[in-house]
Amino acid sequence: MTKPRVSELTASRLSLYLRFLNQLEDGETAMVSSRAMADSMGATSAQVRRDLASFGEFGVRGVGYEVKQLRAELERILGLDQTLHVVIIGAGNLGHALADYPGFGGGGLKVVALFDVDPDKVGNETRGGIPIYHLDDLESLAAGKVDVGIVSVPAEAAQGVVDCLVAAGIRAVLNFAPVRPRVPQGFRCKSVDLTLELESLSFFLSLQELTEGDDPPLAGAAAERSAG
Amino acid sequence: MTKPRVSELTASRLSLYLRFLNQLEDGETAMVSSRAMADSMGATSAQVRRDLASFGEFGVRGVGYEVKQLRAELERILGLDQTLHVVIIGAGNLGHALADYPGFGGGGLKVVALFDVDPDKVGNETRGGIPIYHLDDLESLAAGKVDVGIVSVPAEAAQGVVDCLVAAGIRAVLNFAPVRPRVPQGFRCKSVDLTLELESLSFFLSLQELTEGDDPPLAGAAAERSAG
DNA sequence: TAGATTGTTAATCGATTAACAATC
DNA sequence: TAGATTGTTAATCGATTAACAATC
Repeated sequence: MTKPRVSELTASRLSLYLRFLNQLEDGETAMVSSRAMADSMGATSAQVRRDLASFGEFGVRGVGYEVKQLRAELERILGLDQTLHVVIIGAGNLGHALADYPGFGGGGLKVVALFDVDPDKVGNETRGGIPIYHLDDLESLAAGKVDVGIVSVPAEAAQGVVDCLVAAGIRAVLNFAPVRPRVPQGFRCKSVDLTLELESLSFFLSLQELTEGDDPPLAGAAAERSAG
Repeated sequence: MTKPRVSELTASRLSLYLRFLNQLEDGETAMVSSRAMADSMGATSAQVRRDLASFGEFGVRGVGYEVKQLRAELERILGLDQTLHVVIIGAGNLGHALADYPGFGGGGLKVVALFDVDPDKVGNETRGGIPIYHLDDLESLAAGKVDVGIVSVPAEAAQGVVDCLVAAGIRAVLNFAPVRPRVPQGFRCKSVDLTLELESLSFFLSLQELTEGDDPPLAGAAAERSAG
């Protein structure tokens, strides 16, 4: 029916709009303008209107958007009106941290289980009471019941784990290992690459050093160490 | 001297090129072509050449790039030839997980301390032996000695913590709280927003449901639940 | 020379924004 | 009606890619 050819960037912004509306709801604001939404996150009002308009006509010309209604529309568009069931593969530090991450409670996301191959971990549960199963049981336990898999295993194991998730019919994967796993057509694997993020910051710091050069308002720590 | 007007996307790809070269080094490959690098990560060879060429002429026409040399150049460009000192604010689950994250050891990144405000945590150390100090001592302990701050505190506390980091002269911040903190000009705050990432996956799953409609090769879990 | 591959220019593509008619 | 704000078109901007002269 609708043909939503929408970029990943747009999708992220939709989440941010929703987040803004949720904060607003407390304050009992009835209507909101594209400008108000834009200002709250440093975008242009045209971008907000265009993002929203690609899914329908949610506003009233000359007036704005009704907060409650727009909130409901965004939740529907993002699929947050249904609770997503999440499994986490890898019950290490990161896996435990993610399992008990408070941010996941809201917004229709529920971590239902962790999986690992370490016999010492299997059979236990997280502090939050989420059970830890053996990876071998993923397919039988998860088939048809799980929407998202989170991969928090070492880089070497990541592709194998992703293959398991695919085999279990889990079409959306969030990967924390510093690799780009391959997934078949129709599946989605988004990588959150912490090493990459830090290297990107490192790059930013190098640029600063070069750019500042003559008149550093705040001397870089690394620069000071090598000079000192 | 050089005027590196380079997008964030380019910077990320530079890290991926370096990662590929590091894997290669094991195999004793002497030369590498832009095509080989591109294929390894699903990019075009033109993009690889353009990315590299914006920093200098590292290749030899008709031949390719010398692996060892290109690796050194990329490390220099990314600033990974210097060890970056990292502090983590927030010694919760996520903070501990990041502190002991093995991926950070390589590539010139070193977590030197955690900070928290919880008296039960301050004075202890992580399993990996990294000390936990009180946030009040950040400025005196860190000034001039720290390059990157990682924020792993609840959303409400994030802006305050970022302000502390800025006050301590730490110009690069990696934020894990689901907010967009403000930083002054010349500072950089990159946010890794786990809630946003999951909502983006949720959006992908909704799209799938709509798109497939008639002939689902693998029925969605959420769809099955609401149908069943 | 023939074959290969770079660095770079010009063309293409996609995303953002300015501007405005439509509408309350 | 006058003022405001949407939805959308056209212009702009930036990033990617195709193509090719330069070079080994």
